Amino acid sequence: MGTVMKLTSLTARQIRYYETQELVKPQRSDGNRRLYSLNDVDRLLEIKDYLDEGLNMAGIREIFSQKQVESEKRKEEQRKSLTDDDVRKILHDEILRAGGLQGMSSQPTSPLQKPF
DNA sequence: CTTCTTACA
DNA sequence: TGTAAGCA
Repeated sequence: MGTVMKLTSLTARQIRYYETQELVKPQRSDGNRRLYSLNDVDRLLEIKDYLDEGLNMAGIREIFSQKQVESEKRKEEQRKSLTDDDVRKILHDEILRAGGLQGMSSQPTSPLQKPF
């Protein structure tokens, strides 16, 4: 806990208050003590920045919705990676085809070529 | 000694 | 938001 306070430069009161506002959800362990993960600390730092910018509970919900947007974008990126894989295979096939049709045999490289 | 909860200011 | 009391 003290570690989180130092890492975030927030008071225990603030950290607990943000927890009641559902901004962070640390897991509990022995004796009902808060166990903060890296993600929780990162979110607290983000909250602090928003607070310094003047935002209150408004910016708080902004972050909550922002995470939903990120998760939605992840799905789009997954679709993109699949199409990229297809494009990659197509280009690969085209390169093989071009090289095969043009049997590059004994043609000494021009003297102007530099090692690269 | 540190953290947690509740509650008052 | 700070702080005090009482418990773990």
